[in-house]
Amino acid sequence: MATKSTSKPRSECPVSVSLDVLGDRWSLLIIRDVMVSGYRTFREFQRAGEGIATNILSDRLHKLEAAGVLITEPVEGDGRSAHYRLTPKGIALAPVLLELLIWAGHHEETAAPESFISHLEHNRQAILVETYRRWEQRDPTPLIPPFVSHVKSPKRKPKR
Amino acid sequence: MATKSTSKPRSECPVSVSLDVLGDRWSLLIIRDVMVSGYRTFREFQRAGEGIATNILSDRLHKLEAAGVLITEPVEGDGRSAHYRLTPKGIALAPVLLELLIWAGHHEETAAPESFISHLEHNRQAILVETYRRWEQRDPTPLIPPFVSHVKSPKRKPKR
DNA sequence: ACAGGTAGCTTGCAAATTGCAAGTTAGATG
DNA sequence: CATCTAACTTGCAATTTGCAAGCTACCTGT
Repeated sequence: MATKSTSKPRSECPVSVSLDVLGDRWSLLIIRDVMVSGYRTFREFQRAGEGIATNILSDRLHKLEAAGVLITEPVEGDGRSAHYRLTPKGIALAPVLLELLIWAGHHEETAAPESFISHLEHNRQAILVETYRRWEQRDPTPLIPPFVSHVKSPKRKPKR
Repeated sequence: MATKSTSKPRSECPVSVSLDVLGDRWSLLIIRDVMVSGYRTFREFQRAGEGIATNILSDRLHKLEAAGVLITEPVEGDGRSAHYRLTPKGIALAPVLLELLIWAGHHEETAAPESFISHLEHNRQAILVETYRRWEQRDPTPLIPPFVSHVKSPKRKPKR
């Protein structure tokens, strides 16, 4: 069932290798959710994200786990659920995500106010340190307010 | 024919918006080629890359152009050819690419020697300044030796 | 000016991937 | 024990991809 990132790399260029793992529309969003928003469960990823289908979410979680970016930890007290957590390799993606955030903040129309982007830009190191601290201490407090003013609303069924 | 990045964004989160534009296996490789290796023409992207199909390359170039990351400039003296060049928005992706490079260099098996990755890591600012200078002055000298020890060899036909 | 070559695309089509809805399974909960 | 919930699978139609073949300007050599 695995498709991407399971097969051999296209080349050995670091950028290319990165994209073999992260080069799709969902993987980095999942990493953003777990890193920045403190999400840890399948449900949280599914609900609070941009509407990822469950099969794709399942597939990506497995691939990211296979890639060594995430690990699964059983939740004590509820055998159904599991918590996804970034590995050291995963948390090391923080600078990538931060630069992507800054780039889009400046060059695309987003929900992030310019002032906030500037703040990030001028405090890169502090933001990264705090991100790392939260990861280390398993502190799930959202680092950044979620900019999830969805364009495509969650489409909850009318409940009848 | 346009598919990705043409339609409306999934959400207004900056990361999500970035991925609407860059979230596939080819776009950032093209940007890497033009930014780091100094490639400018369709042929160069096609040959020196990881074996992108011409239809996909054509599609991505158009999309990146539509997204305001690249522009096309006619080549004087050869009406067939065109040069692709990064826009200011495009060159602003340099930090993202650099962080991706550093991440993969540390956490994935790549062709980049660890010593070189360390060098990049400790000289981020200088690298970015030089990248920007090359862009501004249209200096096509490769900034970084290409790590293109292809896994999948170029497959040139036997010429018969 | 005519016969190649070359750059940059399109087109056709099979194969892979995605998105959506509808299950399914193991473990809580009342 | 009936129901609920979390996390998946499965089926399937609709996209998207990869590959090989064109195709069309535009040079270039003679």
